[in-house]
Amino acid sequence: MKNPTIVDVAKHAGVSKKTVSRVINDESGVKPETRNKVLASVKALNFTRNPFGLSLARKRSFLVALIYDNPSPSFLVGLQSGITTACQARNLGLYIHNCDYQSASLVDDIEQMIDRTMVDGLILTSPVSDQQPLLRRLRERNIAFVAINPSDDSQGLSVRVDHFSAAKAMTRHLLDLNHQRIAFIKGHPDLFSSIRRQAGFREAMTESGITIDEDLVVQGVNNFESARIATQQLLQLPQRPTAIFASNDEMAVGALYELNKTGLKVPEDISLAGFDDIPVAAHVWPPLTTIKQPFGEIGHTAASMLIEQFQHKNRKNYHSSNLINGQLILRESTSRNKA
Amino acid sequence: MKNPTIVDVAKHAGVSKKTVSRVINDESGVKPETRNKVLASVKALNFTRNPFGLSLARKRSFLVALIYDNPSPSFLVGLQSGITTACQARNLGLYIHNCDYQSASLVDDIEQMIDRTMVDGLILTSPVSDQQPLLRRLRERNIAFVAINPSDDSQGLSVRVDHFSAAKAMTRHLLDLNHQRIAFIKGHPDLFSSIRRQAGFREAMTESGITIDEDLVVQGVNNFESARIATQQLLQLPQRPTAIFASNDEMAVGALYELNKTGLKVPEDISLAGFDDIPVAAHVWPPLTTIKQPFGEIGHTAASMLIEQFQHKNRKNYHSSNLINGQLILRESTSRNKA
DNA sequence: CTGAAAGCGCTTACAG
DNA sequence: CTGAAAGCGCTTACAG
Repeated sequence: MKNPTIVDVAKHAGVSKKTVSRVINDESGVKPETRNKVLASVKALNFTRNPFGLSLARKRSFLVALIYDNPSPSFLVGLQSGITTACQARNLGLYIHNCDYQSASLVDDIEQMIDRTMVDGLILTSPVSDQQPLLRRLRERNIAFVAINPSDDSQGLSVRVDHFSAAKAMTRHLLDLNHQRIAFIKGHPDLFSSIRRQAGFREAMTESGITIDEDLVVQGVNNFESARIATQQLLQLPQRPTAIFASNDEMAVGALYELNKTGLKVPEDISLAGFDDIPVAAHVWPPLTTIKQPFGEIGHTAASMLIEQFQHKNRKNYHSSNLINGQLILRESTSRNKA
Repeated sequence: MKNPTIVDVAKHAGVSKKTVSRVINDESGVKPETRNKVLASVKALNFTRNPFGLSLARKRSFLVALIYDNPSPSFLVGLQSGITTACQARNLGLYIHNCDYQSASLVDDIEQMIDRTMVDGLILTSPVSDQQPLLRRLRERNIAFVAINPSDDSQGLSVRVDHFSAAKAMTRHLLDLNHQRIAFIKGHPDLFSSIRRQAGFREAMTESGITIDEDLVVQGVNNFESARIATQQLLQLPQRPTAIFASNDEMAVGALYELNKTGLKVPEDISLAGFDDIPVAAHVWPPLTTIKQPFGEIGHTAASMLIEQFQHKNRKNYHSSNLINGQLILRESTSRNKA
């Protein structure tokens, strides 16, 4: 009843276990005849290679770890889906680890996880991907990793969305609709994406010759509640904005909620735009104009880069940065300003 | 530069490796003096136990696998969070596997995953937890698993939400608001939760002496789009319902969208209720009356039961079923029927 | 309370 | 093209 091992297969096929090893690893230089004999025995005994023996000998876990801290559900699920697709194609597994990026023991926490699993590589999401002490330590220990949306992509592997250009395109869209008093709800200050989106907004405004009214630029922290507060703040202004651009969809939904509550109509009274294209964006009323971030693609690209690196063992200062474009999605929450 | 092994620690401490093994495994019967010597060497060499050696000798991976097929993001993230909390407390890791529950090769797919990782146990989400050929095979191979929301909880480990009572409570809430023509949008027919929620709805209606108008019971498949279609269907009826109870929040949001589009006001023209309490439920306008499913608790309970079982090796026909209550959350999408 | 030997199931390095 | 030996880093079973 015990699982058959490579030795059982060897006996059954009348060869040495080294030959069995060669066959199951698809190494060249085995006589076709011998190979077939082994393959037949593998099938007959229903043999599957024990992963622990493999890992011990090869010093590899065949596992990729995804590290995150409290991301939005849609982002996480999209990411995981892209990653598992990339992993399953190469017979690698996905290990999940959530952490607290602000914790003083972040480095220890991650190192412990690594020591306990010996994962082949890490995928770090923002803002974990910005914790320099952690990145330093990983480089010291020569542990492969890819950073998603890091502030600094000058070293190692990274995948980023072009938040800047996308935010600029969205702002232009609002400008084209004759909006001038455009409010911007900023995202969480620790996120690279927040900084770049704001920069894109500012550049589009400036390029079109508008001096930004700083009262219209308010702080949020990427969640619903913060956007409600930010929106209340905007609505108390002596002169209301004609459009609001929120740094992510969850905040746009928060703004929409507050506008609804106040009795203002979107887009008739005020236009509203978000960023991310999470499912909700298309499900609220009116559906939101936003920027689509291809979460699945981000995950797939990150995983592929990472795997490419540790499979080929060329780790020495390998550097590669991948930029992915967001896409403007026009829905019904933005319209021409008639003022 | 190589990682120190148990042998290095043994040399450093002047003991045998077996003694080191005893100490790091917290076995009793080591002289305190010896123990301290070993502990000092562990610290001095910065030793961490290699997981592959451990796994090979113990024939355990110290990994729990979560198996799912396309769940709602909020559900998955909540579940993962509860599971990782339970796992991290016992130094276990979480492995992620998504699958296609309708695939003909589901059993092979899962078995391959098991053979490749030798996970200690599986957490199966609905409707994977209802695939009898898979469950049979897992029992045959004596692989520990816990089923979340299975239709049949007569064997093995399971965690279920009391969908029936919760749906009944929601229906009563609508009845108490003087609604009689209550529509029900059914969930995906393959899900146990859908069946039980519908049954709860029916029982509450019947108990209050109402004969259900079957035109008001329409099919959905748990997603936004299906609920839009179902709602259109309801609105074309000669006599409109005064309230709609959707089997989950995503469908309630779909209904809300369609009502908005038609120009009907919630709850003034029609009341609306959902089920799940995903974040969106509180973020749409008006915020939805719904049933809160404690996703984190479900994950935590499932993981704890599973771990309890395989840690104690008392696998023989162990049976335990855990029922978790949903909670009625009253928000602004339901109000008294004035007709 | 401690240790020497054998074993877990693979691969690596070498020999022929 | 194939195999015997040693090794990966632990634990189990046994002896003292």
